[in-house]
Amino acid sequence: MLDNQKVTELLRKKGFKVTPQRLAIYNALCNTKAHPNAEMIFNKLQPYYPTMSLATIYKTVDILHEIGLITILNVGEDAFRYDANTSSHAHICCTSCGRVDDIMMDFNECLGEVSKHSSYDVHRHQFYFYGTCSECQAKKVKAS
Amino acid sequence: MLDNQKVTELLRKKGFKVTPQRLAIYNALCNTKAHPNAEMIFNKLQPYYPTMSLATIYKTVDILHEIGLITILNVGEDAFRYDANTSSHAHICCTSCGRVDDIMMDFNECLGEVSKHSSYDVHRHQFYFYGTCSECQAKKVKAS
DNA sequence: TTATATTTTAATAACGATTATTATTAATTT
DNA sequence: AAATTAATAATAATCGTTATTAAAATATAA
Repeated sequence: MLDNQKVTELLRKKGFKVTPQRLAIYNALCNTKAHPNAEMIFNKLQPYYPTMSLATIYKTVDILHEIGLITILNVGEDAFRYDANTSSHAHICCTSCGRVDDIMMDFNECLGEVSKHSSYDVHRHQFYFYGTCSECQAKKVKAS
Repeated sequence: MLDNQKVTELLRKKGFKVTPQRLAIYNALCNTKAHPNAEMIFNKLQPYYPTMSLATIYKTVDILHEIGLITILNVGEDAFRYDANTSSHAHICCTSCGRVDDIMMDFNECLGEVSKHSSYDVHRHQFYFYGTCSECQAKKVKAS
């Protein structure tokens, strides 16, 4: 969640040029909790950058991921989702409506366990939970 | 990890027909720890079922998943992987060689935490770890 | 056991997310 | 401000997966 100035510095430091599109894509990710995929980002920016193509989205999220500004999520859909919140947290997906939410909780104990149970040098982790969100739970009660 | 007789029973009970292809695909998954994707399964069975097509693999793993015999993994590659071990366990992927291993450990504490931190009704979860496997660690030491 | 109804298979085409290509345009450097 | 270099946008290509359909195999019942 850096401001444009910091992002500009970081891009330059890593040898990438700074463009309005790149800042816009990063900002779009900062200003949502919906964990959008490429198409969602595209649709959101379309009114402001009508000439921008999906390929630019893909290339940009690639770069943002490479320089550690975003996380790539893989909840089991056909498309990837992107998250500007790179702090250690898990995600939970509603199997009914498809929304993806954050779970802010500490997984340090889990991580310690993993080191004990494997000979890997662990760099990164990704926790996904699947269930029914409260809204969809309410809908089901109403329907029955 | 059921034997063919049990699988046959289960398929029939769920309204699916039993075919040699289905049993072969399930057995192939039972007899490996490599968490293969569709193409790997296809290549493995090719010598024994030379006329079988990839579409059959996809349709079959879909059915096997539907009746709860296998788990679908999504480690961030372009293809899905499949696992006949449906017991609660995590997976760890080597970012260097791409192999995927099991981590047999208990995540019940984690799951309890999640219920506390979210209003979801949690059904299912999937934990992925990423790092360097011991073989690739050794290679790196040698190379340096 | 055999015929029949129904599903599955296999081959092919279609689909859709992502990536590659390339001419044009824009950002950086001097 | 010009030159250099990289990024954008448009398009086509790629590839995993899904849909379609005729032919083959399975299950059911006589």
